[in-house]
Amino acid sequence: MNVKERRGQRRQAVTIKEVADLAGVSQMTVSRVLNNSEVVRENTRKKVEEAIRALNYRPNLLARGLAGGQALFIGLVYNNPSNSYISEILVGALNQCRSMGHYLVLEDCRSDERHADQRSVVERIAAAGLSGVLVIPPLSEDNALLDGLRAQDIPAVVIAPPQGRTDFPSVSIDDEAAAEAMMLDLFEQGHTDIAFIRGDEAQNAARRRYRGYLTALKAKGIPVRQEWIAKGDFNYRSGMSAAMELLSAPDRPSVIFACNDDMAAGAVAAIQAQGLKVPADVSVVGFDDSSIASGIWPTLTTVRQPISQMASRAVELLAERVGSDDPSSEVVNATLGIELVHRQSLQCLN
Amino acid sequence: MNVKERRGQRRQAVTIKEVADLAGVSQMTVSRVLNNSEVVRENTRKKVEEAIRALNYRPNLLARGLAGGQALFIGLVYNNPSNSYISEILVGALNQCRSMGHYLVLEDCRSDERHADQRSVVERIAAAGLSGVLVIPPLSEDNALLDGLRAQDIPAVVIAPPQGRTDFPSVSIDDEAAAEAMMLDLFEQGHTDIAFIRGDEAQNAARRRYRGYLTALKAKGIPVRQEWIAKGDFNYRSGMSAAMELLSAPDRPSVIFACNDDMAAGAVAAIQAQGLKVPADVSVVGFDDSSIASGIWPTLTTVRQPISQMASRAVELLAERVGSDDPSSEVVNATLGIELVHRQSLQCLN
DNA sequence: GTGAAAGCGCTAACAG
DNA sequence: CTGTTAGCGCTTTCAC
Repeated sequence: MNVKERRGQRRQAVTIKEVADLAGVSQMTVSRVLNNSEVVRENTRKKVEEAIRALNYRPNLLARGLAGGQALFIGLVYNNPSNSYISEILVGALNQCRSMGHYLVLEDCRSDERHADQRSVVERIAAAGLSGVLVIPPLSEDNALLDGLRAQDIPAVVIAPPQGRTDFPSVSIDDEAAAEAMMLDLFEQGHTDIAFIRGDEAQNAARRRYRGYLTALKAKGIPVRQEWIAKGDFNYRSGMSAAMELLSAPDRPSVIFACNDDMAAGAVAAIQAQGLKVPADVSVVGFDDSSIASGIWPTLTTVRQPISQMASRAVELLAERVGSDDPSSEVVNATLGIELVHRQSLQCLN
Repeated sequence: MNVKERRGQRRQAVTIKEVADLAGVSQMTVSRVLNNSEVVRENTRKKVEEAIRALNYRPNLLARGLAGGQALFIGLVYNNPSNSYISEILVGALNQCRSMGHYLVLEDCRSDERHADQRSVVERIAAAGLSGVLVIPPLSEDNALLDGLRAQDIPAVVIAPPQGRTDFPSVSIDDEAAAEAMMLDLFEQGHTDIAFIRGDEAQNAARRRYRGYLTALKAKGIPVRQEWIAKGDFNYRSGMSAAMELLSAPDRPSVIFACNDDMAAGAVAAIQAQGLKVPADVSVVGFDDSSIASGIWPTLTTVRQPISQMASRAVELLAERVGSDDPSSEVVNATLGIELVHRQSLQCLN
């Protein structure tokens, strides 16, 4: 008889008691070892660990949560299950919840129910009896929602909060630094004629990425050319028209840096529609590493956010926040690092 | 004091006991009402339900799972967290798990660790002590993996299993019927000159969709034209080259039906690169409604699978399978219906 | 350092 | 139909 037959059906076969018996100690000692309590003697710990391994024991999360009374019910507030973001968020959050013994509860806030908007979202969250919530993009940009959560005193951690909003614990990347990092890489590949497609200016990320572009140019001493800066709204189509516009400038840039991957993909399509090659004639780089980045051809060089790490960290922060007796204790606004992903859409000029 | 302050910290405030006290019955009666036991008198049930509402009581899943001993640890075996599929799978599976009191455990099977292949996946699953697993695409096409699960007697439910594989309970859509449905819609929109881009022939779905295309043509009495059938491998790039090929035929089809959205998107790009308009000159339709379908411009008319419902059903089936004492009981192979999504890439000729 | 006892909130089994 | 009793597997509390 092996594990899979024992677990699941009715009772769990190997419990802390059996481990205790085999190791010749009490359940408590096993529990202490499991929880890395410092007080256990080295010798005892060894015996217990051996027994655990011998029995292939795995603690029962249900029991642990029940007894500890620490289990949190964490709501994940989202409004778009097809978001390229959300699956990685789920993976990160779910794994962290599992290891911390918490519950992840999904709160679907799609706004297709008319007028069931922010207010009712907050009400629903309050009524659901959740310990706290994770607010993820694009909902996290919604100041009204955040105000509602604050008013109701619902513990929340915000992933990618609106500009300057530091009243909630948050996890984000530094969009400006990330855009700069991409620019530095372009410089290194020998590019200096770099055009930029801006994103929806209502979004903080768009503004910061644009700022990073400008900062990098300035640092390198390259003058800003207005005809190489185009507006966009984060959509594929806007990327197409922006690229058309950029290509009609007297000088052609050697790279187009789009504020997100959708627009970058649109730019690629527009360039190809003009009979030009990517990256031979014009390189294109994006931002986000969303699924379209590796879906199109040529595949996009882009900036990747550590999304599941962000979610994982957010769960930690929420647990801290809920656990702390002092609700006014210091608010952590964490910033995680990004990664440049090199694919086919960027040509090295060196 | 409201709910959120009570829940989460240490003990849960409103328990079944308080409900019982308020309703003037025993805990058991409350429990019966909660579990929709038929034996409770209507009158009693009313009282209890009122108390539940008055106290805003919500059962503690941890306790329920522990006491019931029914809680399953369901592994979700995936190999690509960015898959357009997986977030909806997660949403469906997670919600179903929550309502049934099960645990969803993620099993990341990305194969970037060399040689940590099928074998070790099965081993890991066995070692993790899971009650059973959900196998989702594209892993679900992997017969070797499935054989491994079978050999180890690990209960599994397969979403979109390989052709003819009915030894595991499964949930799928009828790809052939779905392709036919799309064809019928094209006919209704006045199209008869329909080209097809085939998918990776190793995959069951690709073959069945192609079959649906042929079946529909035959039923309508339209001859099959080989020059309007192109090969593809499910990738964007293959869609581009397939479309090029199709466009070079002496007669231009009025629609290109691609076996998935990535190829359809590639086809759109190729058509546009030729200086033609979609859908004015050529319409394009896809299959899957993956994120690229609504991401590009024009947005793609396509076939949508009820992915989260499929996951939800899969969890149910797994619970049944694990719960049944007779492992050789009848295996359910469920087929769910699809939906046609009309967007911009298809022109109506009527 | 370690152990014994007492629950966490709920449900299974058996009474009544 | 409803209540009583006894745990589920673990951690907390408080002894030793």
